[in-house]
Amino acid sequence: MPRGRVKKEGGDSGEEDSDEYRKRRDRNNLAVKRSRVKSKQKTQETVNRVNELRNENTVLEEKVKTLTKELGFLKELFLAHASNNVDPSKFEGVNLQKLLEDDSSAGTSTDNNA
Amino acid sequence: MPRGRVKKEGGDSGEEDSDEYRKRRDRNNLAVKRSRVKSKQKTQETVNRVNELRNENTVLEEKVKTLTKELGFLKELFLAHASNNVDPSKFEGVNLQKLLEDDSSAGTSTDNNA
DNA sequence: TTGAATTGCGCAATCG
DNA sequence: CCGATTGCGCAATTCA
Repeated sequence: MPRGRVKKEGGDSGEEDSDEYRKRRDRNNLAVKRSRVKSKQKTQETVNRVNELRNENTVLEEKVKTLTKELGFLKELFLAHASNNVDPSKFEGVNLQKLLEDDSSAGTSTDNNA
Repeated sequence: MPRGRVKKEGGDSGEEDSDEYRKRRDRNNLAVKRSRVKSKQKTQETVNRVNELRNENTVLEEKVKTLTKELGFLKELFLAHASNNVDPSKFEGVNLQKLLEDDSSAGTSTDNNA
């Protein structure tokens, strides 16, 4: 429906000339200002949020990188040293075979079924 | 400077009554519409970006959690099994002692502050 | 100087 | 009825 400039003057339900009218207009103008300030704040906060999240993301990626590196090292070390003995079974419910394969297990859930 | 309703009619530099005037107004109105559409799109994209980043973040955190768990397990296993021999020095430039302490090394680089 | 893009502002319709 | 939102046009200002 039309919201723009549509004077509906001349009929029967015209706004009072300038009694309550001005008062209402002024109040609305204030409301409009409040609303716009609020809107801009929200937009700005969203922009800030993006930056915060990008930083968190960077930190997390570094963390993953470091952990992956350490894990890779320990696995190598482990395999090299224990390639002779050590039970080829499980420990604490963790599948050792799987764990030592590579490091792709860091994705989503670990399928411990079957 | 006042930007609101300030008719500067009646003087000497009044806009032409409706020659180029209307044409210019119409052009500007179109420009205003373009500008506002563009603005809203950008805002929406920013909101979407926040959601994307939040998802990436969640994935990364799960990844860190998984890797930390695996790392902890391997360290325990390693310590338990190799507590008798194994050179206590280094491997490939990695400090074994440090690596086996706990898993706090995944934060921000190794801080050597006092 | 010129024209498009932005921006502050007020109006009116509509929403809650 | 009231305040909050929103589409829209105007004019000033900024950009290019």
